[in-house]
Amino acid sequence: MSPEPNPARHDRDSVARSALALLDEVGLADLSMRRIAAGLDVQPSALYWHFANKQELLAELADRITATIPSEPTDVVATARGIRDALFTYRDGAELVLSTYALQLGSSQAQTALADALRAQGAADVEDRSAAILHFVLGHATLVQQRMHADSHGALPETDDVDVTAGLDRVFDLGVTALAGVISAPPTPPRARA
Amino acid sequence: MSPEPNPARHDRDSVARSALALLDEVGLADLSMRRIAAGLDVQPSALYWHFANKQELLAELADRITATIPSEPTDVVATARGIRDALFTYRDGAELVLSTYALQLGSSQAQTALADALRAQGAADVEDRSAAILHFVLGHATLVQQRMHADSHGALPETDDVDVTAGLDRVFDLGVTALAGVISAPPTPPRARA
DNA sequence: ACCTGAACACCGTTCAAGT
DNA sequence: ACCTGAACACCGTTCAAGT
Repeated sequence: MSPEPNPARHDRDSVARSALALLDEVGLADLSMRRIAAGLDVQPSALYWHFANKQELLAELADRITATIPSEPTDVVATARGIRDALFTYRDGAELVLSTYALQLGSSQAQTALADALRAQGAADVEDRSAAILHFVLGHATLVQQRMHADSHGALPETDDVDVTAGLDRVFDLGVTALAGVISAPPTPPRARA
Repeated sequence: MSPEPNPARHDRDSVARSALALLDEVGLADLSMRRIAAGLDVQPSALYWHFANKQELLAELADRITATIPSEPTDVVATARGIRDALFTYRDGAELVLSTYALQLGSSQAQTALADALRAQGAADVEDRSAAILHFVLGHATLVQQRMHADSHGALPETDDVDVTAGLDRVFDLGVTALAGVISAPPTPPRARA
């Protein structure tokens, strides 16, 4: 009956995995070090053995989210969709990556994949164009994901729109194709989450 | 010598103005209700007479920032620059507007101004196009503003780039002109702040 | 109409000490 | 190598009570 001392020992990986799962449950605003620690049956101070501070933990989560971006060579639109869908994999994923990414923008894997696809189709201004597409995808995905979450909590003004998501998909495809300077491929519905 | 009871009385406007000035000083992350109250020589609980909660106060600040967007009819590029410069007027302005704006995206003044400019130049898909431009501007401005702030605190990896800001200006112009479907006007340097 | 005072349930982070 | 316990300096918010 006595509360046995917890023998669970963790490493950087198990902490990050648990934090990522918690992010998906509670969202970025409620992802506190104390909640993460509670999920691991550990005192909050234990986390500081594995990560120097919260910002470093969040950066690790952002890295794990962007690491799932496919890197096989395809066209620009498919690459952009892959980035967007990776951001959609976890709740508030876009916002997390956006707010963590400023420090390493040029060297990101996402931009490299976009640049490759642009070069393959013979586009001009590959560096600037890939940056612009990435900025658009991050802004768009952040707004869409916020709206999805607000929607699911009934906390937004009435809309007479038939299907908001379909409209946002059109905006995404139009944006990427315009920025890529190429004629659009047929759209594919994303697997999005609030 | 006795700490006299403060006769200062405030209203919604004075609270918002003081909070906006504080935002510019300390940034969004350090903009707490308690700090805002201290700036007004008032107890934190006093703020809840004027605003129901922090989110409502932040929404008011976002409204004030976007209210300075010029609405005189011009071309799309000039309109987009006007939006970006309004976001740059206060520290973390882009991030604040981005994180506050999801609830009212279609009805925003910014998108209306972009749609007007697009119609004036005879563009197709005006609704989708104006949304895409707005998403791009918000994503781009948020990333640029974060990078500016990180730069000024020396907290980012070494870069051999000659001038990062010039590159980002090129990205902005390329993005807006591509999304507008129009040939670029000569670029104008922005008045940006960290 | 607008504010104080006190309280409640939280935060991130540090650091000595334990095993 | 990894964790506890205790502390420090903070948060947003509520609510009775004051003027």
